[in-house]
Amino acid sequence: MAAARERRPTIADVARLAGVSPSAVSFALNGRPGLAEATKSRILAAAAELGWRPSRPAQALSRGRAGALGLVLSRETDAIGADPFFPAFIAGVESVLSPRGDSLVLHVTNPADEAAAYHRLAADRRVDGVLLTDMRVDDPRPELTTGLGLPAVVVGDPGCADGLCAVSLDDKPAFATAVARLAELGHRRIAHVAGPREFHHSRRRQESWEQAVRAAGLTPGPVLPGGFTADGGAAATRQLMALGVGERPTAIVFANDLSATAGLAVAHRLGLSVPEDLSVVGYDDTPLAAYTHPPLASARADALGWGAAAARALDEVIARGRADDVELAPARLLPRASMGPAPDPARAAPSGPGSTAVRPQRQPEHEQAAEPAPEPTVRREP
Amino acid sequence: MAAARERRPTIADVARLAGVSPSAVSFALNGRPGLAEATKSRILAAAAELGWRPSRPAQALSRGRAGALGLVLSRETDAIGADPFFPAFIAGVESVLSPRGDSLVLHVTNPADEAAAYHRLAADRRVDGVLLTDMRVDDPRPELTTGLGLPAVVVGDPGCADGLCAVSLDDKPAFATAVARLAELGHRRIAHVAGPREFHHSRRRQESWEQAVRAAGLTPGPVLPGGFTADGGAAATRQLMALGVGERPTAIVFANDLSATAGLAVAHRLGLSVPEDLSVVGYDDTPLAAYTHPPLASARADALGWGAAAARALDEVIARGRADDVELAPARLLPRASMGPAPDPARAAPSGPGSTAVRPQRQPEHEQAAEPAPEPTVRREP
DNA sequence: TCAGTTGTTTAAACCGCTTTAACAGCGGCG
DNA sequence: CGCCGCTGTTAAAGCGGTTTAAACAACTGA
Repeated sequence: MAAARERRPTIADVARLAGVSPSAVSFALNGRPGLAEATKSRILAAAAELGWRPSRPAQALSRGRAGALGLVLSRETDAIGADPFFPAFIAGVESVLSPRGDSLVLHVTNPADEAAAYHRLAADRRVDGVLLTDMRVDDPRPELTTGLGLPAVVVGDPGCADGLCAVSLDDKPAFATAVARLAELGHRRIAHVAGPREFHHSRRRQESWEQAVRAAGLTPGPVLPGGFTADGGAAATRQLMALGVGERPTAIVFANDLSATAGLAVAHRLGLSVPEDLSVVGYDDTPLAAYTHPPLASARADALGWGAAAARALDEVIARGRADDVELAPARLLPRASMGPAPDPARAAPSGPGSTAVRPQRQPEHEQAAEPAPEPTVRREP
Repeated sequence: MAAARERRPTIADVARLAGVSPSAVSFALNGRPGLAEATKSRILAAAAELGWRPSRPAQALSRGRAGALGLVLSRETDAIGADPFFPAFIAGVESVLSPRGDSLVLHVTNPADEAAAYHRLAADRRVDGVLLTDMRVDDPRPELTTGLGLPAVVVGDPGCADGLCAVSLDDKPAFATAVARLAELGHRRIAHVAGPREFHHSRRRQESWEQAVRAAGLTPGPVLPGGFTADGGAAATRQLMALGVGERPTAIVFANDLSATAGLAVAHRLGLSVPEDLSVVGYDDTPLAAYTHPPLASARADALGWGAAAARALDEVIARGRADDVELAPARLLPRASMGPAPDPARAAPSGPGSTAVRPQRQPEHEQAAEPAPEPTVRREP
């Protein structure tokens, strides 16, 4: 079975077949001018005949560029799985890399080894630059990569880019819309179940929620940590629902779908109906969001476009040393049936559990985004 | 700020600093014998002082090995996100690669470009071998990679390896356990919502289910396609629940959690209680499974270990030309509350929704999960 | 006829490492 | 003393491309 591992053709083989020198082959391949058209096509034909493609390691060595971008994921292993962001993001990166024949080098580490991973990537010359995702508050990586001379782009807002090029996507409008809508529906006590404190985007989402609540003339309800996890979301929900009737929120805005879905389940288990007794909003628009019970209102960000934009920006940083910040169209709220009118305070029984009646859903599904999407804009750096 | 992109140290710089020749540095680095202990440590000290690490492209070129493994994902973009398998699998691969300083090259393609991606990977010499996942029935890739002389390992059972080394993890026991348990609980009509027909593991899961049902002395209930998606799972569940009372299953074994969770939501929307009216089993143990309402019985496979085992096997194939098949510990069922005793046939409602028997399934529009629910017909007695 | 172009092609150096083969230095052996 | 076999070290030849500078034809115009 083991196919005789024949020697793969090299540039010399192609040159010989075409009756030219190796340099000519290189010129033809790279579209350099100064080669007769006839010669060029003869060379390309020879290359095709042999099925030759230049060896990437050899190219990388002589060009001094690896032809690859790096992505280091340092989440805890089990936290990666639940998030639909990365697969789509990576696909977006690929859509830029693939046509050029470049590739993506992925490293999964635990947080403790993160810095070492970047050091290695830089010293190795295995990649030409890296994408920094999951930015944390006071994230050391912008300084680290700058110090290492490793080109990098921040996938997140400029506030955490520390001078690096930032490719961002605003989640504020989605939270603003969600909260505004809830306020319209009569909710007066809107809680937030936040993501991990260390993530920049967790904080941003919390701020967005808070701002929106204040903008609606309300007092921000309680904020509980949900850690972006199902466990956290469930625990937070239980805590919130255990509050006295005067403090218990009638709506919860979760930092992501995973915690929101778990919250939904907890609500059911407590005998609460959503959205009759409690409105719930998530973030991420996981594939399941439209299929929870009831369908979970959530916000969708264009992860694919984000990946592509980040890859392009990194390209530019690598080539020109710097690139302008990019701001993508903001995430858009998908208002699904988990948002509904606030329960009538008069009817609100002080006891949550008890009314186990199954109420049919009447809420029609709106799939349109609540807001028209602005065009992506390129912001000049000051 | 753009750090002055100084020239990175090369092996020559280290050699100069240590007062030896470049070859000596290479020897020291690679632990070659025949170098005086004192010299060796002097060299390593010099290397550390300069922060030098060998250039991977240069190493790859001279060693003739890229020092990287490849993984090509050719799922449809949106189908990748929901699956917790890949992130964990990749982390497992990394756990083997990382200590050696090797890395994983990831390519995301659409199915149409899949073959081209492997061709490129092989001709490029960018990777030393590839991991084949998501095996399809009559998958062309084993033959393709063999023909290309590209070392490969199949992540899936030997039946689809076509002579290649297979690293498999049996899902049969999990299905067998689930079905046996359901039978014990009194279920007599157990349906299956299958994954895409083209995937080898979809078929295997279906076979496992069927075998188990027969082993319990029952007649396999209806099988519907669920496509591993929420849409598909929801549609299939609606169809099953619309069956006449004589045919309607009391338990559904889904091919994965995504479709199962959607099925759960549909059941609720139809006014059915789980597990009182219907038992549901998934597969994958997504992070949410324990937090659906009710918690979803599911099966957990060790994706991390699978990735590590696959990477090790591929290493061996690369080094020795072949490796023995590996069989990992089978997936285990996590019996959660979504499995319960079969409903008492005496109390079951006499007919399905409306009086129409099986309604041709309206193609579920992508987001239209919350289609107006038919009047609940099977209602739990108070 | 010859220097000066212009347009094509190639020799040769180089990228940074590995590896083979050769080379010093040295104590022991005959 | 000269030769041998060691040990420790290095020169030099790749690996497979890219790139610079020079060589070479074929044409100019003077």
